[in-house]
Amino acid sequence: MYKVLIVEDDKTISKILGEHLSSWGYEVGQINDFEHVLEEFIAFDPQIVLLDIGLPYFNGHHWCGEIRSISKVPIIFISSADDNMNIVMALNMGGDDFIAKPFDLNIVTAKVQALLRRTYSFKEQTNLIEHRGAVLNLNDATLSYQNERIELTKNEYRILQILMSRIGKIVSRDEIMRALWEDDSFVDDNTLTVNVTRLRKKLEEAGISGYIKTKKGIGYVVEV
Amino acid sequence: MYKVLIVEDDKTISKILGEHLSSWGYEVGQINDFEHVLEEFIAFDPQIVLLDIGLPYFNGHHWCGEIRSISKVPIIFISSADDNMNIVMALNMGGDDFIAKPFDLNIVTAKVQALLRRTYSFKEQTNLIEHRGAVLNLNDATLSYQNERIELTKNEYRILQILMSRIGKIVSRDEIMRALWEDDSFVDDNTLTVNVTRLRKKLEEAGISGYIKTKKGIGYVVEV
DNA sequence: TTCTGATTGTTCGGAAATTGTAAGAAATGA
DNA sequence: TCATTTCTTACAATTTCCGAACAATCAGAA
Repeated sequence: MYKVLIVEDDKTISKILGEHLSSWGYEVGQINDFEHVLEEFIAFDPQIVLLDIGLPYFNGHHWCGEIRSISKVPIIFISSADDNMNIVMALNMGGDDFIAKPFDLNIVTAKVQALLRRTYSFKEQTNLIEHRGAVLNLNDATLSYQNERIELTKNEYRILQILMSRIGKIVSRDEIMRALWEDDSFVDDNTLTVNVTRLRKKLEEAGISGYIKTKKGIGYVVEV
Repeated sequence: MYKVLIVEDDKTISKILGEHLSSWGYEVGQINDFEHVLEEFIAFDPQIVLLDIGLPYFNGHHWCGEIRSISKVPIIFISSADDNMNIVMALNMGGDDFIAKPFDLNIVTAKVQALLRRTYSFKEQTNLIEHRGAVLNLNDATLSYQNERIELTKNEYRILQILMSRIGKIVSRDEIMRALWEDDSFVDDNTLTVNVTRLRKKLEEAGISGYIKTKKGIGYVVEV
């Protein structure tokens, strides 16, 4: 369960916000002493902070700087002045997002969710297309099948990439040719055939048989 | 240098956005074929996506789903209808943020920056990148391996830094060249090769063999 | 400034992987 | 069956990358 710290001196707003986020399953913390926000932040140790800009003693920008000096916790600014200048400044100070008062509670929740997701659950950046046990790695242009790694050349990769990003849809030879040899319009029509043959051979050798189907007169397809 | 993919069919908006982000040092990609956005996404391999909701053929929500099925790349929705319902839906679909048209370019930049920071740089602030026993120290540009310190020159360091901060991901020679010789556009293509050779030699001498792999025609990669 | 060593860029020959071509064979469907 | 399309195979061309040697550049010391 994620902990949300609300740094807002208007009791009414703070209460409504807190109750709403609680009802969505978050553990909510509020600030009691606006002279010592940083200490309460450390004590509560939240996964995300909602930080009002207009506060007693010190403003939100100040506390953003303080928090950033010790933590990378996501911070969403809340402000009644939603002029562009203000937004840009908040973001440049290390804030992650900005919400203007009066706000829609659903938007607050959605923003909190989105930012938590981005910060904590989107850990690794793996770009993969999986289909029928074959996994195309878009990061390093390789194909994996049953713990076996198949190295692909540039053309092989591009052809497979097109077909696998449109599983079940027929892609015309023409379209693939345009994608591979866009400007160089003097390549033989058969060149594509040969490249497909080479790709198929690698797939067969790896144990993936009949993966790329020919639809005569229409194009190629990787069936669902 | 981060790559931003703009998925926007209004040429005027797309152009203005693109130019503005370029001037901020981002590499900008645009969509040509709105029927096959996913393929162009894969080909461009951006670090962040700006995705308009109203598009020909399929809407932005559709492509958000498609992209999310293969990637965790940060996505900022752009829409002309900025009703709350729309915002909540976009965020719940896996989007990270939402910008309403007409937008202030400074806000777009600030949001892009904030999201990139949240996604990529907060994770790299350790000042050390470790992989397969090799530790790259970002503070003093040295590499350590089994209690041995390997001194790197500026170019060697920058190449290794790019590759090690994207473990398992192919980086094109082009991209590395732009990172090293951005303005000085007259450096020979082979200069990179020679620099890689020199770096590899140092790695080999230190006992780290086969660290940087060549993917012919695509780029270099440090395998996972 | 001039010297010196380290670093970086260029040139050139060459190797190897990749890709394109050609020609005949096979498959497909009307 | 027959025309058309696609496949196969071997070979040639091209692309892409490598690395040695040399030249230029840069930075610090004398």
